[in-house]
Amino acid sequence: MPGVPGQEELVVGEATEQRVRIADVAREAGVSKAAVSFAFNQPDRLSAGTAARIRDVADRMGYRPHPVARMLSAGQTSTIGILSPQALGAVFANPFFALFAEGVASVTEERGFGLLFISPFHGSLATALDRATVDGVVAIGLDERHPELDALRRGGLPTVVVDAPAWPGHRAILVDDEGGAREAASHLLGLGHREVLVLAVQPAIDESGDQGVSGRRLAGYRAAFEAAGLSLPGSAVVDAPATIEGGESAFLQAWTSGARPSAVMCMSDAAAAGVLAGARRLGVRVPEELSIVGFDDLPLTRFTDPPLTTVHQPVRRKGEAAARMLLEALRRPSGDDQDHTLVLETRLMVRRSTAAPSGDRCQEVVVAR
Amino acid sequence: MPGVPGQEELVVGEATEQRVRIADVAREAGVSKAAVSFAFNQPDRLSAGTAARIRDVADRMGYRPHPVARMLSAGQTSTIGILSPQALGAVFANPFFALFAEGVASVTEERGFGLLFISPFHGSLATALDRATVDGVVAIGLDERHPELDALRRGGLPTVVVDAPAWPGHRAILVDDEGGAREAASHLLGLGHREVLVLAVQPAIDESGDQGVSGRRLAGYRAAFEAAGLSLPGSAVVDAPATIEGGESAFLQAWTSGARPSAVMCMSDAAAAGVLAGARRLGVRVPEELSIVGFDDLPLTRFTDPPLTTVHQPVRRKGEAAARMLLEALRRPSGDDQDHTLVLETRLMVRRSTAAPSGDRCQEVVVAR
DNA sequence: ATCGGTGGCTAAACCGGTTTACGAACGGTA
DNA sequence: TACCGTTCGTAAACCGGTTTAGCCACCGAT
Repeated sequence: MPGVPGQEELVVGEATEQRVRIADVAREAGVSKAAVSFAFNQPDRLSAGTAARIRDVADRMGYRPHPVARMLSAGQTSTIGILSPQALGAVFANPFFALFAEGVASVTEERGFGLLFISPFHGSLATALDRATVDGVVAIGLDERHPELDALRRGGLPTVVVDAPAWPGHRAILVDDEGGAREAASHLLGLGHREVLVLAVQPAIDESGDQGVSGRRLAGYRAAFEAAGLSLPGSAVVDAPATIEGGESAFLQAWTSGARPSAVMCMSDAAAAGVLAGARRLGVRVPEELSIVGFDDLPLTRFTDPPLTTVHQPVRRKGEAAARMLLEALRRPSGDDQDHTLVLETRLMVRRSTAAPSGDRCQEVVVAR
Repeated sequence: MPGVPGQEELVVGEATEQRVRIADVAREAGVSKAAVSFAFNQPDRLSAGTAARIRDVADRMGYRPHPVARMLSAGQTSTIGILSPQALGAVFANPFFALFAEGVASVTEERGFGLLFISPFHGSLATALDRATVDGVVAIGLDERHPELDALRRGGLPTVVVDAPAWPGHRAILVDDEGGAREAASHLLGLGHREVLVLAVQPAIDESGDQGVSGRRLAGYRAAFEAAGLSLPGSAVVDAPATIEGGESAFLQAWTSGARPSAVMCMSDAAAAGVLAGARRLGVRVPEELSIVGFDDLPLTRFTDPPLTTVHQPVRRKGEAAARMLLEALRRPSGDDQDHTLVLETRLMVRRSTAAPSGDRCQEVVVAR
């Protein structure tokens, strides 16, 4: 009864239960391997009686087709990967990412695809990809100038890149970072703010034009200032990791260095929450003495005190769209030669962390400039 | 140069680039498939020159061993699964889960294992497991009475269960839910609270003794009350999803139904944050008019206003321990027959969401009882 | 009685690697 | 020169399924 005959006493105390293979079922049922396979996958090719009998035997023996073997002959894994250049620990700690993954997962799950997380293996994304059994990947957080980017492109795996321009022949999803940032800055300018601090997300790439999320958002802030006949000095831009702790410490450091902005524009909600915490610690009242604007509109913004004014981007929907795009690309591998790019909208959500600067401060600032 | 000869013109406009197989490399290099395999995996079995030449050819052709094929012959996938009975959307939305996954991921990543998320397929966990190419699974959130539990056990996949008793022959990780809950309740009782509201996590299983997280925590609350010569009426226990929204609405509903607890004990921090939000909306001051205790001690508790008093459990470490246990079980499949169970500690973190009830209220309550 | 068609099943090829068993060439020793 | 032990490489089996090509028996039609 238990396991494969002839192997039972191989090792005493060892798990006697070997995995039941298709050949075992075939032998037990007195048919060929093909018949067993047909019984499950193409019952029409067998007489009803035989099919039922085979299924019965298989059931009794506890047979389950080996998923890896099935993958190999099927030529596909029915699994997609989420590729991130960061370590997984950092990935899951990031609520933005969790929300994005939520979107991806809801689609893959519905279509019966597995979801595998891919992060650098021994520091190499290319190696990690080589080991990953996926039909395609959604790449997020991948900087345009990532050193292994070429290797990835050459890998030939169907890919949807998120928050970065499409590679030739691949697909991409972007949001209107610049427009959202412009709206945020305009909002503050309209309230009368002139002296602001910008908390950029970690790799604050300014140099090479459009490159990167940070660059696009900064361009948006700048555009609003220029439209108002003002300019945003480079000294007003500070880097901060997109975490609560990162935002708090960057803000505190700027403050202790003597900066006295009337408003802070953050490129992430997490950092904005950190600024909020820092302001509370300093006894600076929000929004009376300090206005704060975030970016992303994560669920947590509605539960900060005060609720955070922020630039909304459809993060979850971005994940869904990425997954759908990828599955679509898998269905018709040829695709057109033109690269498909989807740009989602952003919009400012005015809540209660922003207000007009207090009178004297406003005055002071105007004089200072 | 490009792809497999004889297939180039199969479909015009189709991707001409076929995947390079080991046989292609072998042919190109004028050696056998085995030699190519050796060149990568056991270079010692080849002369240095040959090995180098083969690697060179392979490199030039862009050869990458097919991971699925490798899995099949290796007999292992080097991937582990995180199994959850909930839909993935709900999973990632839960910060508790993200933290747990962070722990699991940090270990698997370090050991070079992939991480696959497994959730019900068409409603069936067993089916999802059958399709999952993993060497073992970490099961979390699995209720002892889950209908498919037997199927999972019978599946024969090495498993570590989290927050549930060990199955015979499997391993388990628990935390001292009851002790933590008892501490929380004692803390409130010591402050003078008598009229409390309990927000249980969704499946509030009370009936069958020890079963489930909810049951164990409730038992802890109860034990503290009994130790004080009091009792916790069933009417004081309400179900709430472990989300901010869930906590808020459950609290508001209880309040509008006339309940006037001086303290709320929540079985999750998310729910506690929701209660906090609800109290703010009602204009009830925390902790002066209402004390709140959470459970889990997620990072967010330090950034609520006021910071949340809560029962700490080492969630991240729980994930790490689960992963390590599983990898250990994979290394020595036989194991002892005794089931290994690891119980981690919990402890109360007193922050600022709890205080003695205001005098009159306290009076009123005492009279009321 | 012969032929053509079809239903039911099987043998063998295949997916793309890894690994085992073995053979040929080579160098050193008796 | 015959013998032996390495070194280097190959053919073939194997992992566990799916799928194609084809065999055989049985049926009705001519």
